[in-house]
Amino acid sequence: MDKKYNFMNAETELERFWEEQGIYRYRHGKDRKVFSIDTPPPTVSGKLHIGHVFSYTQAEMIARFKRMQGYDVFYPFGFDDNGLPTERLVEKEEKIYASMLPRSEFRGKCMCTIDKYEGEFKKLWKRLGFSVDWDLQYQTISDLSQKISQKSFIELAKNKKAYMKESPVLWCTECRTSIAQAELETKECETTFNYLEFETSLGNLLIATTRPELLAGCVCIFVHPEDERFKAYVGKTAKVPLYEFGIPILTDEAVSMEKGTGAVMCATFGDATDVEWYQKHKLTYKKIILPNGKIEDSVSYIGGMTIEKAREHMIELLRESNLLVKQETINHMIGVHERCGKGVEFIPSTQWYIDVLTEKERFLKAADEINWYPEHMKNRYTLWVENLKWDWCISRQRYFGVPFPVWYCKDCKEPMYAEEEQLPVNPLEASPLHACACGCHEFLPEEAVFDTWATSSVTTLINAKYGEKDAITEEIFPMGMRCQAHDIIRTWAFYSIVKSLYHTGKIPWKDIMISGFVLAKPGEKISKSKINASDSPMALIEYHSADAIRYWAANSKLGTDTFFSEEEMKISKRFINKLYNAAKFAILQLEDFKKPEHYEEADLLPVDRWILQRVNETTKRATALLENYEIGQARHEIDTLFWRDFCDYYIEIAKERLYQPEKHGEENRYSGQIAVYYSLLGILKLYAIYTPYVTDYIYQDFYRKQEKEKSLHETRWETKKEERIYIEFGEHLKEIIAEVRKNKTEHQMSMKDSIPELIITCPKRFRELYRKSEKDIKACTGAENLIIRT
RNA sequence: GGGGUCUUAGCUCAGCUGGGAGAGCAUCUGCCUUACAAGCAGAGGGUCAUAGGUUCGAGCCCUAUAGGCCCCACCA
Repeated sequence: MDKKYNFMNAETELERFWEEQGIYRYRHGKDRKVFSIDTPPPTVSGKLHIGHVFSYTQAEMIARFKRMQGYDVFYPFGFDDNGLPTERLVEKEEKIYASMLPRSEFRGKCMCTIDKYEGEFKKLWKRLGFSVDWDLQYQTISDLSQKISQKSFIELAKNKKAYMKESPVLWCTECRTSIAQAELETKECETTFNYLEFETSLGNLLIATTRPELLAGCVCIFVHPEDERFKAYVGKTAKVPLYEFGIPILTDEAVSMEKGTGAVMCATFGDATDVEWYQKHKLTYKKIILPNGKIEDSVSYIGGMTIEKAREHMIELLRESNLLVKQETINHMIGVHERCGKGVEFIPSTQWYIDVLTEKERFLKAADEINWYPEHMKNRYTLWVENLKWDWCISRQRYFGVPFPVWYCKDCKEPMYAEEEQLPVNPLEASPLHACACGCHEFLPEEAVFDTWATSSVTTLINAKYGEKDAITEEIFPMGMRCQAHDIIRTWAFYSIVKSLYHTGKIPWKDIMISGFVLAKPGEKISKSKINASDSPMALIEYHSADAIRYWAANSKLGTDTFFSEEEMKISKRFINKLYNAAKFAILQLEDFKKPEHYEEADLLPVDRWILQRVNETTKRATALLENYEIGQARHEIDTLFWRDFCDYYIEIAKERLYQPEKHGEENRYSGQIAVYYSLLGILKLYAIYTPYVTDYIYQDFYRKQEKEKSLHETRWETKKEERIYIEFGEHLKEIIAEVRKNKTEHQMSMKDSIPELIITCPKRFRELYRKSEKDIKACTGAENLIIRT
């Protein structure tokens, strides 16, 4: 072995080697049980950052762990490359608006962009040593994904789980599309509370509003039915300031008597409460805000202005007309679109929905059937499901997405769904295969596309090639594990469960593993726009190695947010260096080593038995931890074994025996060789899931000649019968040695200095073991005389 | 306002089903020991947020309080 480990050469070579050899290929469960993983297809919406690396790496380690437990691991990778996030990326990069171009031209630009990004993504994942079977790669924009997604929609529509209705919908005026409740974020924002007087026959009624631009859209005023201050007003008419038209004064329990003045104006639509009132009280709709975020032209004073402009202008007008009684600055939380941060509006329109409200109980029950890691993450799901207010709106007035496979009859307006053999279909470019039931032959295509999540929520079905001739549903479904970060529980996890239940009646996966986030500072997410070249994951890999980043990613508790600092790479590098050096030592001692037929039966010295038993014990413990997805804890167990027991104690004890057979005897040297060979191999296997490169590099350099597997990553974790006596003996022996070392340090002696006499007092059961280890102990402590007492 | 989670050494954090308070970094001291000075051997350093409770025994379980963070609700 080289004196120093050159990670760059090793990592690039091994990456190629694994691919050539098809080490990670899925074998359709031919001779092993399948463990299938539902990996998040990253949204193609910008560059990947260390947070992605952190989360994906944790799941990758589980894939490796399961493989080394003997599973045939189905570990695919996908790209979520359709929909609004991608469109926004393209709009930003190309400095255009999708609406400025013909649909096909915009789609073309999108395809180019996703090619570029996906190439980079894939390069990064490969370089990180992801044990993905790239033959299983999928894209949510691919024909197969579109087909399955469209089929999903048609199935749901036919089962009345997907439906169309006209209703006020959450609308983003920036992205110019409807959105779903799950895409809302709250943002604190400063605004002014404007107190206006509405004229009534009983005198003026003071009303506070943050949205004076909606005065023209006022349809009524609400007061609380039990509010004594306003009882006399109920049923009267109030005159809207400036606009001078009359609106009724009504009562509703939802009015808070404390907020504002206790009387509230209801406009179509200022907020969710207005929508509820509109529906409950059958109010009329007055069109003020248009889908593009401007005020309807016919509205006096502010027609044609943007919402913000209109608000300012309105306040100005009210002030000039002396209608503005007072203003207060307040901070309040508003609902914004998560993709662009713009405040959402409610705009009546016809959209497609998936029914989620009527089956809440079922979704909650499904969550109980899934194992959540960490368990408390289930709360987020439960809370979300319990508080859902709206059905899932799945139609988006956008371009680069999966089209709705539906047309509408020109005569009777009934939807006509595409036939299965037509899928995937773009209704803008194709026609229905049959006439409408009403006899009409003319149709209008649906122009909307699906919400991205409508497609990514069926990744399990896409992976299984659901409904295709070569479907592998039986093999992989329900999947063994879903991994994702906690920010998309309410979207990806929830929608996936919904769709899985609707289509298969089953939960989509048995386990869900939820990773934390990498934060820039406490409470501050890493901003994609702030990433510079030296922070990019690829730059970090090139500087510190993929193994170093992986080792770091395995350091935290599952589900817990963490921070990244390059300082932490030092710890990783220290480890890699140590492992390499330990292996270098071991291999040097094993040059003439011949594997025994059955080392378990070999007559080994107690110390050798001890280290082998420690490897065995650690393998068992790490297995138990990893079965609960406790990657960090498992790593700490392994670290203790390797660094403390193997390096600091075992090697130090066995060193002389390996160096000097003339003193210790060839047989005893062989005993040590056996222990070194198998304990290091065991340790390499344990670390293989964390740092696949350096471990396989060592394996290739030495073990490959002796073992049948061509890569460490084809080997399995093995455990054998535990013999506690050796572990207990080892612990005792360590204490003895520590005592000697401490003594030497206190006397400022070198570790190799000899001491005249060492007296060991031990329980009777260790006596024989100590006696057999006399030479080892003398060698390691420098004791000239050894007395063993019980 | 509802829910969750965290608070442990100077820093970053680990502590499994309740029984010895730990790691790495930092600090200090010693050791060139034929794998590794990017190392080794040691030392110092903690009222385990606070206050109660359960228990023979609490960092861990229960209750309350304070602070941090997250999710949800709150847009008049």
